[in-house]
Amino acid sequence: MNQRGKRMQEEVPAVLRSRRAPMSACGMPERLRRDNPRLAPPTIYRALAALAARGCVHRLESLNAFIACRRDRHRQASILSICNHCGDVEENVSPQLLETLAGIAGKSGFAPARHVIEIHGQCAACEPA
Amino acid sequence: MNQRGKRMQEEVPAVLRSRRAPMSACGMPERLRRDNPRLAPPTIYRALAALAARGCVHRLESLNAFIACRRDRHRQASILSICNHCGDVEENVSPQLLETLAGIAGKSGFAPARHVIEIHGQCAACEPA
DNA sequence: AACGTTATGTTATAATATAACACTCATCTA
DNA sequence: TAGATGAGTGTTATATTATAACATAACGTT
Repeated sequence: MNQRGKRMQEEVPAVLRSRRAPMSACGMPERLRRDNPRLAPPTIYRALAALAARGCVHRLESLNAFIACRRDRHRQASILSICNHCGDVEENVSPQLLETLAGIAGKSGFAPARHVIEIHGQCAACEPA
Repeated sequence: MNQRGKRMQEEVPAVLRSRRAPMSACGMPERLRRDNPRLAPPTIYRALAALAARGCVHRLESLNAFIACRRDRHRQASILSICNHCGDVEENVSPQLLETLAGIAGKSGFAPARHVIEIHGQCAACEPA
């Protein structure tokens, strides 16, 4: 990776952290174009892929969007709670739950490699009063 | 719903069942066009939305694709095990796991409404020999 | 049949994602 | 330093997934 790539991989998480709600890859360039007006999708997707591989960002499969990791960066799958109202995402980890899940899938001989666990609902702050 | 809609909602699951692997909504028209050569995406998406609401098909969020329900149709979230190799999907249900999950998310006051649980890996049939 | 309601068809376009190749730049070799 | 090499990045074009908006058709009611 060269200087430009390094900067992109610093700026992408910064942009993600600037909003509580997840952002789509295609929505990000607008905020990154200040420096590089011609920024194109592949640049973003490459930075996101590298960051995701290092656990610095997570992809929300059910939204086609991304967040910066809210915990210490980690490789273990998160449980992502997504508020339908404010868009905020909470991240939890539970090795035990992953084991249970592996047990359920494994009954038929299935060997898990990647877990996607996303919960849509309403966060405490948005709970009706 | 009228006659055309009824037929579409019968044909879509039939097409989905004709292949073991999930299909994208946009890949389906090719096989449905025999009857209606001008079939457009919104028609498919509407049929899929109605079928998904009744639990007859499931959307795989991490693949942007769909399968026909492999169990009796049900409203409870499935645990979907997706084989990276052959594409086949196994469906399991576990009310207990959903409760555990709700407990984890609920610690902060989050109220779950919809669960997405998908596991990518390798199925028994594709296990290296 | 005329009407209103609802569902469907159609066109166009938006949003998400990647393939393919050109270019840059650091590093190595001589 | 000049040139070769290779990894990573930029750029263009395009593929794929999804929906908005409105036209049309079907159906039940009177």
